Amino acid sequence: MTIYDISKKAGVSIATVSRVLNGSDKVRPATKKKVMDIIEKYDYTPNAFARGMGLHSLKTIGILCADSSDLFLAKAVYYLEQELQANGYESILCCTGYNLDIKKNYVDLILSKKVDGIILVGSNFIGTNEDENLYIKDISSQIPAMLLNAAYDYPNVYSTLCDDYTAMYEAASSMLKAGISDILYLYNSDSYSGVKKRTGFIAAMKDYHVQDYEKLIFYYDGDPQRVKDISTFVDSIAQKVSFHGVIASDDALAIGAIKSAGKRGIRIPEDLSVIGYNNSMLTCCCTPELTSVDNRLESQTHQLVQTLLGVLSGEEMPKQSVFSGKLIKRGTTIF
Amino acid sequence: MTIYDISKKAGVSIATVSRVLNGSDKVRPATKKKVMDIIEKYDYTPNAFARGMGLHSLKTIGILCADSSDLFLAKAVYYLEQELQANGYESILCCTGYNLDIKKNYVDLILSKKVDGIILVGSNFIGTNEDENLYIKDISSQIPAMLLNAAYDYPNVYSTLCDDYTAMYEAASSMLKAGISDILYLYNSDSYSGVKKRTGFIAAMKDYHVQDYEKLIFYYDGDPQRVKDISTFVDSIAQKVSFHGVIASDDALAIGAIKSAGKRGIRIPEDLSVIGYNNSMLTCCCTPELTSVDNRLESQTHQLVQTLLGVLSGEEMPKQSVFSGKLIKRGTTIF
DNA sequence: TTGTATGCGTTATCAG
DNA sequence: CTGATAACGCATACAA
Repeated sequence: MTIYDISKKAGVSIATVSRVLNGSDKVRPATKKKVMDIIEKYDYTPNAFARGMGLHSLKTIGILCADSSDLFLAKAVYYLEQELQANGYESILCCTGYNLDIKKNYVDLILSKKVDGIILVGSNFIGTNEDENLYIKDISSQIPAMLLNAAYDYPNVYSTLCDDYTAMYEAASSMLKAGISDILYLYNSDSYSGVKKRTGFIAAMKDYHVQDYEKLIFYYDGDPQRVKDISTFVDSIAQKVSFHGVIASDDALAIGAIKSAGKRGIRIPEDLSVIGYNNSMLTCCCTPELTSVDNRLESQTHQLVQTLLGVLSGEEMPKQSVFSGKLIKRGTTIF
Repeated sequence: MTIYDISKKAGVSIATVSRVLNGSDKVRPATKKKVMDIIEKYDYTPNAFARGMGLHSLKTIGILCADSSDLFLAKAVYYLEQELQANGYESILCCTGYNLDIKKNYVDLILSKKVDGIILVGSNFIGTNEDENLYIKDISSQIPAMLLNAAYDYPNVYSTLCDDYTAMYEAASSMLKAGISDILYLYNSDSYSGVKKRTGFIAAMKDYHVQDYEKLIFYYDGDPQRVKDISTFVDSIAQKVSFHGVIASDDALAIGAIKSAGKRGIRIPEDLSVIGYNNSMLTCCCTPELTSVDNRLESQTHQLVQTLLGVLSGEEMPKQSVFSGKLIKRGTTIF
């Protein structure tokens, strides 16, 4: 079934069918109905390729993320897809892995699909040194590039993020105020937000004049989903240093610390306070339940899509939207 | 940059450029190099729409799932996307939600994008009564329909699944053999696999001549990710009936039961044994760690994609691939 | 091995 | 308001 078949059966020209299809108002109601009936009858849908060719767009957005099975990224992808869907856009998903070198290949690939915009989900798409981020310019020279949980200042690049620095500063402050200053800081990424979080933590430690806090900052290099490995990692740390608080850049890391403490007979929160990050469903799976920073993911994704839609329709939109994090207090903290 | 521009600059015809682009061997190496150089130089990529129009395909697969933020579905989507990517296919993701009525709309939408195949992720796409599944036939009349974790016998429909019936039968049997017969069965879906699991559980109860086992089968109607709500739900069950075992159709449900037991001062595994399903990362987040059935998701997704690729290249492929589940024993069981 | 000509199914620009 | 007709960019059968 093509537009020609429909036009023939309806006794009109293809131009008229096209107008009906695209909801043009310059078509007589009677003609419109006649065409619609035929379309319905034969269950006709326009060919997407041909349409894309004419319109230079197929209303699709490319979503890139490192690992769509990561709890945080999965939620982000879900929210984004839902909201795009609701606004008539399809989503092409592309999982790049954490290897940053090959990001560019994926970007080229997805650009060749003529998507209308690209969303980079997760701050690992923005590195600390500038030449890592050149590929962003490739994107933005063609279509809008949207960053979720990261920021990058460049034309046609829009950022939506949580103020991780302040959120982490406040998390650390609340622990320090409660009299805990030997705090183990666990992180697993030097991404944009990873750095912000760590910087926020360090700022608090400095402001409270904590000595030698650097010796309690540890980088976990393994699979972020393997709580068992994380727990073993914390075991080994605990053999070398002592601490009465744990702040982690991710809930899974925090839970690894909780598990480790459990093995070593350390009571939580009496002997050890723990704060995670992301406020994921994991926070309610452990015992006691995990205090965690909520980074307003749903608000972020909503804002991001609205900004993207605005940009695509030619409106002037904010280059950067920042949300505040919020510490959700649960059982792993006494304060 | 179009194929015309390239052909002009290379001093050949567009047909030759097209041949180089598509790796035809009927082109002289020298000519090929000449064209390639121009292509590289101008960073030319063929227009996806025009190409799709000629080929009637854009090497894209539609992935439909209820909720890509669900742990199980997220992992499935991730594995699928990775393997498709590795084989030169893009993935269009579409989250339908659990409302089955609107599935058809999503299917039509994704079909109109002229994908080469559709993967339905999760057994909730197959209902128990036949007329729920009619839309599958719409798909398979056009392109191959692949089911993950479900089965449906129809031409051009291929199923990959775990033998949930047997896996659940064996999980229940192992608990019964350990002398526990008052087993609470928690489930939250009447999907294809949901029914299989429950049937397997019931079969075991019958084989072991357990009385009144039906009174301990409970359906949880809430958000499957809200462990807190699940826990409250189990609290209310515990007020009405008593049980010394819990088997759940999903890890989150099992963890809700663990949390509930904790609140009520019940020791695990001494007073209560718990078995979950999916062997997700949640199993290592709770205390004690959760015994769970592994349904070989990675093997399933691999098999599914290989089958799909085979079908797309015209090979004869198995209509159904079944994997065995395996009980992974951890701290919530004594057997 | 290479080039020419045509088709693919739309959208959009003109006339009428 | 409606109808021809020209793009759109590529693949491919057919010729050379």
